[in-house]
Amino acid sequence: MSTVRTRFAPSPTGFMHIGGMRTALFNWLWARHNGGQFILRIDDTDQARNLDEALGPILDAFRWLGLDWDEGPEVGGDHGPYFQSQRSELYTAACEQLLQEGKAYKDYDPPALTQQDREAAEKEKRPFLNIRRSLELTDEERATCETEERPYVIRFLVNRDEKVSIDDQVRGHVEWDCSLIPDPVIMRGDGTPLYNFATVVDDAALEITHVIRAEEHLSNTPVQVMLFKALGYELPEFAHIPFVAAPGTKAKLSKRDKALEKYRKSPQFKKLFEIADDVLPKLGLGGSQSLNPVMVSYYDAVGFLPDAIFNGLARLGWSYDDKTENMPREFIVENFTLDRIVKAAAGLDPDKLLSYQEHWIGQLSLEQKVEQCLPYLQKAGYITGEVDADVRSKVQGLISALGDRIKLFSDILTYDEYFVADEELVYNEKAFKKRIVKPERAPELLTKYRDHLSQQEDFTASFLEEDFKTWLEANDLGYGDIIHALRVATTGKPAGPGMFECLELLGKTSCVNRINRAILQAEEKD
RNA sequence: GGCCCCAUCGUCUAGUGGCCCAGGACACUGGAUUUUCAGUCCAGGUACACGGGUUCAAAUCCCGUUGGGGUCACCA
Repeated sequence: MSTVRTRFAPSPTGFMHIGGMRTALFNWLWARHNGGQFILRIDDTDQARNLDEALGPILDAFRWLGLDWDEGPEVGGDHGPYFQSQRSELYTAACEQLLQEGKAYKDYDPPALTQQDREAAEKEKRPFLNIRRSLELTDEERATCETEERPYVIRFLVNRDEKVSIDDQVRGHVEWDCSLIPDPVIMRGDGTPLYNFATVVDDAALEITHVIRAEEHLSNTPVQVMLFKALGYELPEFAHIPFVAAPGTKAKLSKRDKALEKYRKSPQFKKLFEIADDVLPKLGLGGSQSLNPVMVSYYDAVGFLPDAIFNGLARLGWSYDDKTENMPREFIVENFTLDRIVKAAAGLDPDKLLSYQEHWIGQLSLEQKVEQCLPYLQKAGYITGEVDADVRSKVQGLISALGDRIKLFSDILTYDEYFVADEELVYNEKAFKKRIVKPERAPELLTKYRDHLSQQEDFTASFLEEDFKTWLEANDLGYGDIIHALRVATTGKPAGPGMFECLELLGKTSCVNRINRAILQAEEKD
């Protein structure tokens, strides 16, 4: 019994698709569950111009999510190289073998002619099959082609009398009739292999035992199975998992611009785009145009926890039982099996992702949250210079007061009022009108409380609250008479942590300054 | 259009012939708590696509219909 070996084979495109990440995750999980190996192979037959630039973000995404690979770029391995562009001899050799055994042939038909055949078939409403003219060539004609160096491609010769089938680990028995399958090109004239061929050669050479991939590859499978057999390779197990669909749809989540525009407006997806547009510019990044929720790096940038995405992705098309939702990664590894993969496509659900995030961020200690929030404050310029003990304790106080109001680490950026100078505080217009301009007594009461506040020595939340109560009583007032005006005056916003925690965080000077500003501004508006 | 796949609440799912007039989670609605917001607690609604079989018994098995999706390259 050989050990389980799975692989994920990204093309270096410059970014990691969240749906692709889910496929990678399932491969990783199956390998880890069985104590096997997870391999990263780079499908770069397309010859990416700048490989480092195109591959970097993909590897970063794997590292961020915590998916380590046993063989592949950077780590090497016994079955290398792990870049298809460096494995040409293998493909050439395999192709030569097929050619010699008469299982593949050189097709001298120019592309235009094949295209014509295809169109003719379509017109006559019959399935297209290659006419195989090049197989009919006499020895002489063939010799002429050779000497003239006529361009050709190498096609696999499909046995049209055959049926191929697999017993898919997710889908069960699936069968195809080969009499309907055109002869696939396996090598271009220039000797570069095509995907279906290279994958088979590589999967065999890398001794992959389980090919776990998205179901859109199901239609590639018969060709690959034929190639496996023709080359005398042992067939791996296949598991075609459902693809990740766009929120609220059954259609594959796409990275194309046109689709992205639609997602931006979709009620389910909108929220994530808005987060990007709100947060990213503050960090000096270009909003959802540069980082969008189809990319893994979006979730990193915006302050999701890898554990939350890991959990959410794992639950997309897989479940442990009828009630367990929040699962730590060790638990998932331990319990992940292919037979519990769902067959139907699953839409990515931003709300659910957010709820996993809420759960996992809730598991963090205050110190951990501070650690994760600080970089956001620095990048946004709210904290400049070194993070000394004072700054750290201020941020810690804020985050503690904020409690579970911080869902994404970048949420800390909405509380800029604790970092801007008093004279730069922006008042929420609506709230200012409603709480300070409109209520007749607001300016008067604010003035009165300010005078009271400015005499306080103890500026802790607990003291301020007690003191506030006595002050209210002495003046025959209720909470509602002033507290909203006070909140808007000091923080500029209608909502936030407890009032007295806010006051403590701001400190006496700021509170007094800000109340003064608010009173002045209210008079102007009168 | 051909081939292939899929079909349970709005969404993710549990369910492998009786435990299901269908369970959980998210979202939603109402209420309670609170100085605001967030949260928390309680309550609530909503689903087996349809039609035929098989069976004492079907969300579960079979057939068909409908619907959705994937794929049909010298892309990966």
